[in-house]
Amino acid sequence: MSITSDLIRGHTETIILAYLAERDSYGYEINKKIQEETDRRYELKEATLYSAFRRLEESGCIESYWGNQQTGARRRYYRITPAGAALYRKNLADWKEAQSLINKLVSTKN
Amino acid sequence: MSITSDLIRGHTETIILAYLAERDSYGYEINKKIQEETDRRYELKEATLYSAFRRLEESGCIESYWGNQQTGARRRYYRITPAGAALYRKNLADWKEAQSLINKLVSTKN
DNA sequence: AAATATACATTGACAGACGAAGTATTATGT
DNA sequence: ACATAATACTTCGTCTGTCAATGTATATTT
Repeated sequence: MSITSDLIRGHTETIILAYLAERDSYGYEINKKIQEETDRRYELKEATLYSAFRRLEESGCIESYWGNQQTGARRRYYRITPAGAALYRKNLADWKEAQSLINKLVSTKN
Repeated sequence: MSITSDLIRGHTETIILAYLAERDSYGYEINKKIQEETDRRYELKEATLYSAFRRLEESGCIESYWGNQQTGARRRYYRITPAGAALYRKNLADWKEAQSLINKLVSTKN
């Protein structure tokens, strides 16, 4: 993995919300998708992923339910709530602003 | 301040190095410049700033010396070392990659 | 004389990320 | 048949960067 945790820090929840904005999903699947989409350059650690789920559920941004698959390990699915959708939009806007600020600050000024 | 610490986290050292790549400077000045440049939307907290200085000095990325001003409070100036310049370039490259990865991950996929 | 600005330093607490370890079930290769 | 890998979730403890709070000292402004 090339991208460090401090650079991704604070984006975990937004990444999860982005997936759930598309469709209900579960931890293992979301993590696989992230790895695919970044060509393995990034993956969420399980502890990070599941603790983010807990935070988001406690704050009412997502809800969970057990999947009823006949085969395979059991899955806990998550769905995004209106509050979660609002947080997602806010985080996206914050990220846009942060990006432009950081770009300004880390570049040399001459 | 509109930008949260978790989004800026991990960039503090790079921001400092960017200033020192231009010219030797000291904590108070760097922080003022950051505030100006971001129209007060962001400032480093003093504890954050000075602990970043300490980290950077311990790892040999910057060196410090006391300024010899006749008047005003004493200033501890910092200069960037070759190791610091190398770290700066690496951090910039990492940030570029992180930016594109995060943009991919936080956007909806349809 | 008091308040504000300049300038640096230390302490302790907090929150998010993560390593490590564990539990269970199903699929695959030999 | 058996071992290994893959799927899937959970909990615990640790680490690190940020920050609030507080303190020191000097110079300038009101």
